[in-house]
Amino acid sequence: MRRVSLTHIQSFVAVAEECNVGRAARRLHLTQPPLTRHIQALEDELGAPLFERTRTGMRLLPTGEAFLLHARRILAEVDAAMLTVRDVAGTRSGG
Amino acid sequence: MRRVSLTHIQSFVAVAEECNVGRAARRLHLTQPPLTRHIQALEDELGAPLFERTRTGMRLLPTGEAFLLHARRILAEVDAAMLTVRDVAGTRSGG
DNA sequence: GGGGGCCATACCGAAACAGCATTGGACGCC
DNA sequence: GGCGTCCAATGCTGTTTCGGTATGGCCCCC
Repeated sequence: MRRVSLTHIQSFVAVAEECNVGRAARRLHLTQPPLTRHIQALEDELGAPLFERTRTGMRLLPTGEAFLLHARRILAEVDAAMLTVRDVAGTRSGG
Repeated sequence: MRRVSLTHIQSFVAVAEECNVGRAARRLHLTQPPLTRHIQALEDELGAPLFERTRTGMRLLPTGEAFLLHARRILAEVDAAMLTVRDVAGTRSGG
């Protein structure tokens, strides 16, 4: 079964954009440890590391760069799905 | 935060295709009650029902039809993301 | 009116999760 | 070379989430 979760993907995008787990955690209203574990779980599930751990934070590896493109599309598609449903529901119930 | 999960989406697609919670549950190697709750949670999160409950099972409402298109795309994108990462990782480590 | 199919609900034990506290590594400073 | 700092990683714990079992309500068929 699909063990990857949207939360993990969201966490990944935040870390990729911040290059720093702590900052990403604040952005997500989360603390650092669970966020570290999200990334670990994702890497574990994909069978490949996504980041290089540097002294100053996290840097995307080529695998991470590739995943980031898909990750953004997934999140965008989820948003679109929710908007579409609300739109259809509103159109029919609201007139 | 995003409360919709990939599990919910997967459950939705299965029920939509089977028009029957019990059969969808078997397909997902799950039992019927949690699957019923997945659908309920999804409908609750989206703020609109997705299925019409009939005597013989479940029938998609227009909202459900609209969501189904996005749902399939989301799952396909997740699959593509995993394949891409494995491909990039394999290319770099394997030669 | 007993039997079988359907989805929904109550309840419970197990697994997952977030947060706190702490560890461990790398660097800059004095 | 010891010390403070900044980072990610880990041990532990309380809580929440989640799936399974058992059951209920509804309708059709015989």
